[in-house]
Amino acid sequence: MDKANSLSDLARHLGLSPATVSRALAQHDAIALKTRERVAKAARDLGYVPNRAAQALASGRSGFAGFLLPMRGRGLADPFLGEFVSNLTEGFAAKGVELLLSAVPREGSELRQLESLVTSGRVDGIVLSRIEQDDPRVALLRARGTPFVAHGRTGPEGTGYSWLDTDGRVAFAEAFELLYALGHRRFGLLSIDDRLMFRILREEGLHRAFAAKGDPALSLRHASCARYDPEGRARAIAQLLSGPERPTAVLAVADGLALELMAAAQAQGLSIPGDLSIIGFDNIPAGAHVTPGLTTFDACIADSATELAAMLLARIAAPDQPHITRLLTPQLVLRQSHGPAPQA
Amino acid sequence: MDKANSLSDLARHLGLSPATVSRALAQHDAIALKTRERVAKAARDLGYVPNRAAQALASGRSGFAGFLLPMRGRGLADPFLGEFVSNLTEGFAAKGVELLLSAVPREGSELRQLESLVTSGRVDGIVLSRIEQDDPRVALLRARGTPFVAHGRTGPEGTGYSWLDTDGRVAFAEAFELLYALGHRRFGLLSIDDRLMFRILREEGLHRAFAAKGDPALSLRHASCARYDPEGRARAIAQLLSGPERPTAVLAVADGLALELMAAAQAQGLSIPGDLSIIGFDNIPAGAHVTPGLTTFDACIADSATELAAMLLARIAAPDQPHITRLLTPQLVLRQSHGPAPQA
DNA sequence: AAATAAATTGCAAGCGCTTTAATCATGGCA
DNA sequence: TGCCATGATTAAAGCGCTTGCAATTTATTT
Repeated sequence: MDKANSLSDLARHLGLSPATVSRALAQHDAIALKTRERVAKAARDLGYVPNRAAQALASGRSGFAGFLLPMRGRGLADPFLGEFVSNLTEGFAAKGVELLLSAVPREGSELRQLESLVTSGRVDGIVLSRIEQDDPRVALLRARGTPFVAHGRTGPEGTGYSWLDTDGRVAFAEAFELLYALGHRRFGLLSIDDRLMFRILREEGLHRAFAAKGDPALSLRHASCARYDPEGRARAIAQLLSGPERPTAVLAVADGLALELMAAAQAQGLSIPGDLSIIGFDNIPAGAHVTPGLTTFDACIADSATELAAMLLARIAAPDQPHITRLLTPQLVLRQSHGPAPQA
Repeated sequence: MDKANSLSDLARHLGLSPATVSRALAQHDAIALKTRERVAKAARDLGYVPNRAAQALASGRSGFAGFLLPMRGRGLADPFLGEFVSNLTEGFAAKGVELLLSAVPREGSELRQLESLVTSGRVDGIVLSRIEQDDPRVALLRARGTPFVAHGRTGPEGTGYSWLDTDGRVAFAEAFELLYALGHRRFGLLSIDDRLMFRILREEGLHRAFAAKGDPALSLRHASCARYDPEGRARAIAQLLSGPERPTAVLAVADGLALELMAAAQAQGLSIPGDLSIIGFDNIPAGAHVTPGLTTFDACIADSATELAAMLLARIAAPDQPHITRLLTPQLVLRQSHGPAPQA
């Protein structure tokens, strides 16, 4: 059994023209079904695998979707990223598109790397995550007309591009209402210190719900830290837990922060949820395995990734269609880290 | 300022031929230095970025090195993988080669995926990790003549391909000697249950050192589990810790196992290292943060990745050079999880 | 049966780059 | 001045595939 290394090898073997074979393999319906099957079988038998570079050059499509993989902080070890990337991959694979993970070593080079990725034709489209307020990456891709979808928004509105987000505002408002109903009046907010839009929206949700109560007994202590700074995080947590007037309920904008807070609180002898209620966001696996289980919101990472892949494929196929935006409502995952406010 | 979207645009702008411009950009020394500089400047000014598909098709080089990203188990969340991939990326980036991370959804499809990756020309070479005994991926790539390097060996010898490994045999022998000298006689081995070569070699190191003593007082309890099976792991650990004759010192073939063992032992009231000494392997970050700190071996993941990248680049550039093999000796990281054997 | 429409397949150009072999300048030397 | 070595540049042929359009075959209609 000889091998077919190129389309024309295969075409010669079949007594067809390369054009027909190319169309047959692409399931063009101008080609008779019988022919398509014949070609598919021959391709399999002769171990023919199309040359992707040639396909890309001829068609103008690379068959890759790009994702910038942040290497700072916990890098790939981020449980969020792992699940996200897995599901993106599967979402694309169904359509024969592969995910090109482009590792971003230092944060500074990200924009240039993104530009090179698209202008060099290595990818047909981009999935952006961890969107910041007025994210320059969004601006760049919009200006270039490159198909892309964003996991998150650059602002509360977010028009002019396709995005999918989980509604952190309603989630944090819901969390506040729950804790308020349980008698809590001294609230804490544990957050990060950058332009990430998700934390801005979550904070906003809390602030609005808080303000809407108009309850003079309410107080809010806000502590935040830089994204990749363990010491800053420890300081913020210490500040949150200090003094007799410390909060009885804390919302953390991410589960990672919530878990650290929980550990620190327990280390200084506080009982959870007896002395302190904690609610996080994301529903990372570790939150289910600590004691008490972390009450949090499920960010539907897997579904989001699947959906984003489909959205990007749609944009690549039809770039002129109107933009799609999807706002998912995160579900509260009730576990044991929250409870009634302690008696004064 | 107009933009140059293709080589010939750029060439026309410069009054040069495409051939010259191509060579100039590639720093061919047949091109006068002055011309090279002139071309580089024009390319920068006109925002020219070469089309990678065209380069790949013409040169037969994709500019990508491939790495199969296992999505099973902890997937990307594996701390080992994260560091490994980061350093691979950087190692390649210096030479203008990018790392193509090809996500492997289910384990069964890995071989086919690997074959498609190389025959489709998407990658110029492959980095293989988690090598198993008689690994079929190694066989496949050798048969195809594709440049690749392996992180690990298919057997103690490992000839016919380039590999880099850390010497688990000497490490585990060293760990045994250390614990023996501390008075331990009842040993335990916590391992996994598959064909991964590294665990086979580490076990072998222990077994040999153990046998070499010829000490009738010595005993060894071996417990193992499947790779991605939390319950099996729990069972293996329970078995290791059961009964009055349980080991006083356990070697775990990976830090992850060691940490779980430590947690389980502490949960059942054992003091570490008072009642039980534990030594792991890999030196993952978490091992430094538990109490007591985990004594382990440093697997030099970062250095290995950097070195492997260089090795692969060398193979791609000169496939006919003799194979390189490197055996690193892991350094013992002394922390607090080991100590003298408890008094009978 | 002829004419027309529909279903298939093939021709040929070209995607943007690299590379071999050839051409063109330039200066050194007799 | 003429010839050759050396250095610098270019012409042209692909790399393996896709795709617009033309050509061919087959089915349908009158």
